[in-house]
Amino acid sequence: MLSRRQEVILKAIVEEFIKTAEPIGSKTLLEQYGLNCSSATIRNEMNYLETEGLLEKTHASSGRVPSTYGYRYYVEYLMDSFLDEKEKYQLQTFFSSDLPLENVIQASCDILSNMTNLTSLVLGPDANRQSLAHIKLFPLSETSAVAVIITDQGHAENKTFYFADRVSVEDIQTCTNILNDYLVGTLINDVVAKLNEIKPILERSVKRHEILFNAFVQAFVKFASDNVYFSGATNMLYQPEFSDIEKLREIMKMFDDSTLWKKIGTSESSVKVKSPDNKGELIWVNDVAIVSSIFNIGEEEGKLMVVGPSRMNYNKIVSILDFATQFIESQYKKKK
Amino acid sequence: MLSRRQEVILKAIVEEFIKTAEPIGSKTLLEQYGLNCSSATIRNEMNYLETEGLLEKTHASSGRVPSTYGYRYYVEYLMDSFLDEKEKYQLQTFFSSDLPLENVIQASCDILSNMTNLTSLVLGPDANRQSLAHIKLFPLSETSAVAVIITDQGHAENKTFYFADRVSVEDIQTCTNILNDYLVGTLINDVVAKLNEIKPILERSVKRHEILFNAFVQAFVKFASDNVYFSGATNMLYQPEFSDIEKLREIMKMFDDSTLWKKIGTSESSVKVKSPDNKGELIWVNDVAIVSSIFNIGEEEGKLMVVGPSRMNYNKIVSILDFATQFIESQYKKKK
DNA sequence: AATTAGCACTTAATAGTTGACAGTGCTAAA
DNA sequence: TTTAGCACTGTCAACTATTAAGTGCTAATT
Repeated sequence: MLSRRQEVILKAIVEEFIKTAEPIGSKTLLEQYGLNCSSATIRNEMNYLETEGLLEKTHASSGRVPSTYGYRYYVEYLMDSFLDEKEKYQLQTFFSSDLPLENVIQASCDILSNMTNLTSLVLGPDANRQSLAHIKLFPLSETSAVAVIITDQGHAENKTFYFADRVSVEDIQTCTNILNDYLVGTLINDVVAKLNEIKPILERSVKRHEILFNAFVQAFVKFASDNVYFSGATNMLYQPEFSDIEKLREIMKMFDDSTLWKKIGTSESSVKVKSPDNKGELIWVNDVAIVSSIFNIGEEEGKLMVVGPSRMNYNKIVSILDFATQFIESQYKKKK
Repeated sequence: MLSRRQEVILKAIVEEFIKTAEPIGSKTLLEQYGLNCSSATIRNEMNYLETEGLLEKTHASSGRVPSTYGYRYYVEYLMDSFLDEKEKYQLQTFFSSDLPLENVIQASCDILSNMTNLTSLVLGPDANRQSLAHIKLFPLSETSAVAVIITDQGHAENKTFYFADRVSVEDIQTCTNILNDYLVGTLINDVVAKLNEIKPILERSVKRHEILFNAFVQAFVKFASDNVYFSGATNMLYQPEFSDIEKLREIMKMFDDSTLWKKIGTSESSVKVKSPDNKGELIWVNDVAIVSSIFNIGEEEGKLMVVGPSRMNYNKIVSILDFATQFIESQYKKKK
């Protein structure tokens, strides 16, 4: 258990380090924060905090830096989680409510990375958990057609395809009917399998069945594909802790690997902590910290994340993230 | 006018520098390339090439590095523009022909950045030069609908929208009819203006006209939006000349500015040269070189570009780029 | 008993020094 | 015209002081 003064010192060190990215010494701490004791006392307390694993030294005679555990303690017990009025105002102007729903999520992600000067990303909503509501197919010319695939959640995906020779309007109509009869209500995940099942039926009734068939498979694969959106990756170039090019390469490799982000939060290998309001989650992996928050729209859920150096303004980021997820959810309810 | 030997030396320096990224001295040149003269002669020739502005020194007693003008001379007169068999084989396997047309261009871009280990990007085809062929609008639920917008080139864009209250199927049908009557054949560029013209007509016939109206405006804006696709931006992290973080920031800023890439090639401020086969174009801007090649599909044109350090393997890149543009064009013709 | 002043000690970062080395330009000889 | 030879130049890496920031400990103070 920490004493009041120890907590004040820890809080000051974390916040000062978040600002400056430099190790903090007893003297600067005394000057910046009006603690009514001497630097020697602070040194003693710092020493204690270090034995408790909350602080670290970069070398024997350097100032202190918060350890991951120190950040964790800070987030759990010490952080004030309120935005000041100026920041609240900024949030409200950024999140104006006339964004089209399809873009709300990506736009939120963009705003997030802009406001934090960090990288943010959004996972899902996972299209695989939706089911098929309609397939519409209509001729474009004598040798081409557009298919529009719509899910029960109202997402739409379209795909143009081209036939080597003419295709009749009736053929397309027959095909649409067959597909709708057999596939409506199927989970997107299972559509490709089911498509294979009804292949013989298509074969009987439709002339250019294999072209149509392949086009549909492709369209559904596109639907199910990655679903990870990044914003502000280059902000990492401006973080002093990532000024080493080797470190940057590592981080960009992380960004490139979309499977990594899907796994994050599911494995228990990393230090993890719930944010104070119990909505978000904080994870430290290698040298980055990830703040994440889940949003629900309809049956589906998605995850908004902010990635940055361990030294990041948790307070501010958790609040903004919270605002963003609430915004997404509210927009969804409104439009629905 | 350069002598034969001077050209051989220049060619050797450019190619050696492309390989090693190090300044080349007279001695290494003699060892690597079997020139039947002494290092002193080479030094004399190098000196001459420097006075002609084809070579540069990084400092008074360093080896030589090609200048921009040197690269230019190399590309214009000295470069052999053929790929070896291995590279040709690699190209053919990468560009397998069963890519769906919509993805052909982006996929080509990805392959390009993979093969070159550089950044590649594609501009256009410029949707604004297409005209509207159909608008299809169908109800999704009682309070939502999908609009599908199709151009004469067969591109499709879809947009879901939501009404605050119920909307009848007839209303949607009427709206579709009006829009088709007035807008079919209009250039995408002009659609928004024309949409404003027919606003009064919509107003008379359709109940929720302003929601429909806004949704369409948004859909068309999306159509006309950026249209720049990047691939392999992080490859820049592995170029030795960009190991300086300040340089990297500069380059990433360039990448972020999509308007810049649209302008490139149109301004005459930068050093520019046609590639030997007269298809592509080479531009040097700041510390990057840009190789670009235009492809035509139907009435439209697009531009494929590869971006890298000045020291890049022009020979290889020009050939690959050439292959890629031809591939895109052939795929288009085939599907059409 | 807790706090603090004072001091010896540690380490990183900076600047200067040195020698090796890679490369040039020039001169004089072939 | 070419080349051997040599003096000269700038970079790089290793080494050495020097300084500045910060600690831990001890003894004095409250």
